[in-house]
Amino acid sequence: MGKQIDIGRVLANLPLFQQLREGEIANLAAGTREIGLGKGRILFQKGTLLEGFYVVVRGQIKLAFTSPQGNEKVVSLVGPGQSFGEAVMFMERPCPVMAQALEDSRLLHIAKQGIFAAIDHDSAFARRLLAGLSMRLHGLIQDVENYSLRSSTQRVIGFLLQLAGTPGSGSVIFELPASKHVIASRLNLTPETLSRILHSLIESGLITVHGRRIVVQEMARLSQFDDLPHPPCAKGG
Amino acid sequence: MGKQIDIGRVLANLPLFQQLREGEIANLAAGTREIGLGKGRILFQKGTLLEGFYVVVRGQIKLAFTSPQGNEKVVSLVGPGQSFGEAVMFMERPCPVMAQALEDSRLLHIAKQGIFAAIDHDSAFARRLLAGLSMRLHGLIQDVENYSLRSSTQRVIGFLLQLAGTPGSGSVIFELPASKHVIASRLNLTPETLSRILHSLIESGLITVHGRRIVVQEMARLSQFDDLPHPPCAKGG
DNA sequence: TCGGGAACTTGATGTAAATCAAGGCACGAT
DNA sequence: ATCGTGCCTTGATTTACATCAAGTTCCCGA
Repeated sequence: MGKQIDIGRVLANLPLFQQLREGEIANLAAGTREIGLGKGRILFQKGTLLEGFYVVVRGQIKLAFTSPQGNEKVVSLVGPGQSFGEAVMFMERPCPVMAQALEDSRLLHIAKQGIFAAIDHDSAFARRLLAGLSMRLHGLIQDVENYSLRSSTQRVIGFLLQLAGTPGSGSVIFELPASKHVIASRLNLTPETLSRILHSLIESGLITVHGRRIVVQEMARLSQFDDLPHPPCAKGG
Repeated sequence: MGKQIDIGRVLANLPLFQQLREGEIANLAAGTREIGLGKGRILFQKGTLLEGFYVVVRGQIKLAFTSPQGNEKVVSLVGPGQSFGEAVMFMERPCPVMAQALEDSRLLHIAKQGIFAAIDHDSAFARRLLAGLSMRLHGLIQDVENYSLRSSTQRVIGFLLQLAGTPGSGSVIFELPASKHVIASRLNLTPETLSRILHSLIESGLITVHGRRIVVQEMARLSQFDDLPHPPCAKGG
């Protein structure tokens, strides 16, 4: 079923390109190529120079780095409608991470030439790009905050609450966006630790788990869950 | 000696504003105010909405977040000529970190209005902003990489090598940009651990330390230093 | 229906770094 | 001199999480 994609239409529906004029969409589309990527295939390795950025149309892409010892750390999971690689494109430096398809995926590659032209013609577009990069930066800061001053349990809870979305209390059901192995890496945990934490949340009656399907019994209670046996006392700054 | 600052001149010398035309510099300067901040004073708390961004003229600013338990994590140390807060300004969301002066400091606050005007008039300026944010994003990714898959010793070595600058081998001398307490937090370590690591580097003859003054005896040897008693074996992905 | 393997769980053990607890040491005020 | 008061170091102990090592369960293909 190699359904042909209407590149212009897909581009026009991306939040980033919303208010762009037709001529500019066409211009972008001219520099855009479609990429199919089978599950497990690597799109680019760490160190690559990017001549544009990518939009996920279908499937899921994992961004990760690998340590000299061969361990792997997932930085980001990118799903349909989301994009990646903009920052690397603007920096004109080797990409700090690798990109790999977690499922059979379909991507668009948008050449930087068209993006720069759109920036020149439409300063509102430039602002949207700036806002987009800023949001991404904000997400990374949150990651740093999570890694450096939250416990593993708190990180898992935060992740679940984020997936659950609606901050209103009550019970919510949803699916993990990837295998537990990948989720664990994203949260800077080993699969074993993630398994144990989920187990303890289940035992506390806060959630139930069937495969990737999670039911949060009550958001409010989950967000207040505190694990620490010896709460360390605050120190004035 | 409250020497008055020529705001226009300072702005024109910032890398970010290099090729801006005089009229635009004047426009920016009109929306810019000067801020003096005594050592230890807090510029803004986490959660503040920023109506512009800041440039450090003199002194040093620490960006950090605090955990509910009162612990503090330094995200960034900002020195003369560097700026911060752009991303928060573009996002129009509460700032995720707090900002505090580590020394008596002098800052400029540049209103977003002027920045947006400059973006509208000069797409090259927009591109420079995009590149700047991209670089910052890159720095954060490096931080995440360091925190999540480097040991504490490797983080310290990486930090020292970065301060030492010139990748050419040989001996280099420099000063730590802040107290060891602050450096430790920036590297996600306790002061005790940093002290022990520096001690072990000294014992290995790789560096010498007198207060904040560091001498790296030989860059090459320091960068190769490996501490791990049981190097874990690689696992294929 | 069966078999094989990936994904996940569970338990025992190990360890890097944090925490707790005293000291040294410099430097400025009295 | 002397007394403090931060800043840093050093040592003993604890701990959260990783690692190692078996099991389960589930799923998919033959």
